[in-house]
Amino acid sequence: MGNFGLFDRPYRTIDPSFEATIVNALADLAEKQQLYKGLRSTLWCIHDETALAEAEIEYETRASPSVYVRFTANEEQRERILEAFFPRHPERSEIPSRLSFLIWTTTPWTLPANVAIALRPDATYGLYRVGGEAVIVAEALASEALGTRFAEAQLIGRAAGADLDDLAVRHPFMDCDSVIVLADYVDLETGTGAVHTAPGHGADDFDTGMKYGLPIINPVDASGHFTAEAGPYAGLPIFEANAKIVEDLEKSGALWSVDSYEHSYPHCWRCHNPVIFRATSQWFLAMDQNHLRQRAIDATDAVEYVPEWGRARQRQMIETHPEWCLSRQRTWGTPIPAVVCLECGEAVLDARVARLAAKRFGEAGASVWWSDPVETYLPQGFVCAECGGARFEKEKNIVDIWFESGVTHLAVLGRDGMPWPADFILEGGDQFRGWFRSSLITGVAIKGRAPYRRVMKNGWVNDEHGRPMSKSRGTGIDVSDAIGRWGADVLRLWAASVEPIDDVRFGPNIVEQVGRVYRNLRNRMRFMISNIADLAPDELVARDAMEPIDRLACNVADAFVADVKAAYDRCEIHDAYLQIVDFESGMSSLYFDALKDPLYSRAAADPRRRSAQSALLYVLRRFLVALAPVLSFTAEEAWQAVRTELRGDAESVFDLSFDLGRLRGASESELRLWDELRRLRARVAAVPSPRDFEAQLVLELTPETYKRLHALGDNLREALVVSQLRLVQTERSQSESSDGVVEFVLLPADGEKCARCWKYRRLGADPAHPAICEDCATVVRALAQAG
RNA sequence: GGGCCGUUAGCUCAGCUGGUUAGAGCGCAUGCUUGAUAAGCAUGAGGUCCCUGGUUCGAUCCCAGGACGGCCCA
Repeated sequence: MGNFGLFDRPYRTIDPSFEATIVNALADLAEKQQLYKGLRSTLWCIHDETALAEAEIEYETRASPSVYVRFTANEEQRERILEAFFPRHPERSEIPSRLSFLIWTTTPWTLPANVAIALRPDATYGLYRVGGEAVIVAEALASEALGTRFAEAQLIGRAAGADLDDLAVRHPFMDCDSVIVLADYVDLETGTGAVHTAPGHGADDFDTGMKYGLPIINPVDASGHFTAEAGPYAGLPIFEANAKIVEDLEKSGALWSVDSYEHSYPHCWRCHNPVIFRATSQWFLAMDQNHLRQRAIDATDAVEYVPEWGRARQRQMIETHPEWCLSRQRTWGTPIPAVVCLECGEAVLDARVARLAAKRFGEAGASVWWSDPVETYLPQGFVCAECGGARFEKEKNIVDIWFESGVTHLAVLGRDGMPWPADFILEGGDQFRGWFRSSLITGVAIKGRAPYRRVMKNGWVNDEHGRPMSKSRGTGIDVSDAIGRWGADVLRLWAASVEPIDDVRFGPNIVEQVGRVYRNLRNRMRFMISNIADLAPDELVARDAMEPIDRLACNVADAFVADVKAAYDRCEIHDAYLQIVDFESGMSSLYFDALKDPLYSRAAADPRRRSAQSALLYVLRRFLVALAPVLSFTAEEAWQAVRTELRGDAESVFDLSFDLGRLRGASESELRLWDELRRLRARVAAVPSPRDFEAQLVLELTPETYKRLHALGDNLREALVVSQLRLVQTERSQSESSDGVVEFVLLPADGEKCARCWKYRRLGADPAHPAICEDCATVVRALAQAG
């Protein structure tokens, strides 16, 4: 594709030096008290006895029991509930004494871990009398939840979920209360609107548990058996316990109804067994310790975002970043060098231990962690801070891969002549949550600032219809195939021709369209290169000595390069592309056309011709400099086609600099003049007859315009491609939008068509050459003499 | 369902703080050129500026709602 890079020195997270960096970063964080061990809800496969990542889950249809269960209030709880429902009517004697919240679950085995019931704050809950008891469910779900008994149910009270916060009922079989809490995620699609909440067994439940400070009960071991904490069910495999629990609920009268339910349920992608949520002990990066979160948000101020709204997006991603769980239960990865005290069971992630590990990993690779004795990593006299114990075992966790990639800046920058922070980071928009974020957090936590100065987000490449590329639809195109088919530079040009910040479309028709633009650009380069083929360095005309239009072209090229450079600096590649296309079409239709006559008909060494050639060389250099970042191969090929003596020190096109300091640039009035000439040229060329050299042109101009155009001398006639040009000054006022041209007349040219230069002139001044004009005769005579 | 982004000629895209006959390149049609020639020059046809309301003397541009598409979440 034509990228510069240290391709023989890639960085890899499995290199020992990189592994050492990862572990050293952990040591840095440990020193800053930024790490702690805590509980977290993880997806767990009880068959493989391992935690799973979100990506390792496959959803399959599974039949589960669907049970509605009463959570009944005791006397005191009942009073408080009734107060909430009937704050102004203390008369409650008619309300049945048995009062329950009804919950729905498809995982009865999680009931031993229940500690709460979550309600939706903005939902309305109804208190129903059903037979001799009272039950509470969301009004919107009453029909579904009460089932066959809905017909006999009588609504006797209403309350908003928000008003029921902080109440409690009794657990149906464990000796504890289940408290009423509020959660926005409670939906009114299924169930009862009163959600059984077991923080040890669900992600939402866990978050609610953390929010309300609920106990996180996890009575299930790694192999899916209940622990002693589950009371009567201790030792039972959880899925087998479902039936027993339902049976017991029935016996105790807590069961409202039971059914079977088919639903999509997460399964382990490897063994295809159903997975569970299980609260496990993990290492965390504390997001608010040392105000890390706020410091990371503030650190975005020092970063430039392309597009600018990326900043807000990034800040939002930090604001909503949960505590960062750094540990994973795998063996393939970089170990977290934590040890566990054999006396008190305390897990310790100590910076001194981590430093020893980093040193060892850097020498021997991180896999030695699994085989080395624990003593290898214990500093002299290391004891447990909790109990003073001196015997330890290694923990067997690895570090989250997002942490590994998130410390890449520490592993590859700030060494070997590479700067830290990076100038630039470019990724797809999904990385605001990924690499942009992980790098920012580690950068701020460890080095106090963002590890990059500028972030650019690019869009996705879709097919020609704007849909994601898909193998099954056959719309996927492999990059290397595309390069083989259209060429790397056409692809590079395509990338500039679209707005790469947004999602873009890609396909044969679009690429071939760009291919035509590519050929245009290539032809223009070829024109310039071929027309300076006979130019020698000692014949170069200095800028100030050039003819007016040549000087003007150079200045316009300067302005062009400055604009393109500015666009590149802003990372606006597409803007650069637009300027390139505009510049080349202007150069071609105005300037190149104008130069044909002097280039082709003048004597080789004629000053007019050498001036034009010198300007062409200058414009070419400017053009190639601007083009090289996009059309890298073609620009280099073009530069190599320029004769060596003219290339000077710049062996490669990439040796040419933008050289902004030495640009002379064009003034506003010069740029206006250039545009004025383009428009005038188009007007003249649009007249069907007489046209080009068949014509002589009379321009009646306002004094200001006359002054401006007259200064161009014969260059103006060249630019308008006529045989004769007469400028007339007039005091008459001009009509609207005519650029100071009051009268515009094309007449048949004087004289006859010169066979050599095609201009209409007086012919035959030299009797030896009757068909050509005097200027041409002079050239021909000189050639004859030389020949 | 939430957050963010996008929707302007057949295609790829410009349109600065609201007032332009809404532009360019490519494609298409037509004319010219034949000394950039599988090239060059010129002209022309193509647009309900996603939809609906609102603010305004006036909206592609501002506001609200909606449709469609995308990313990240739930």
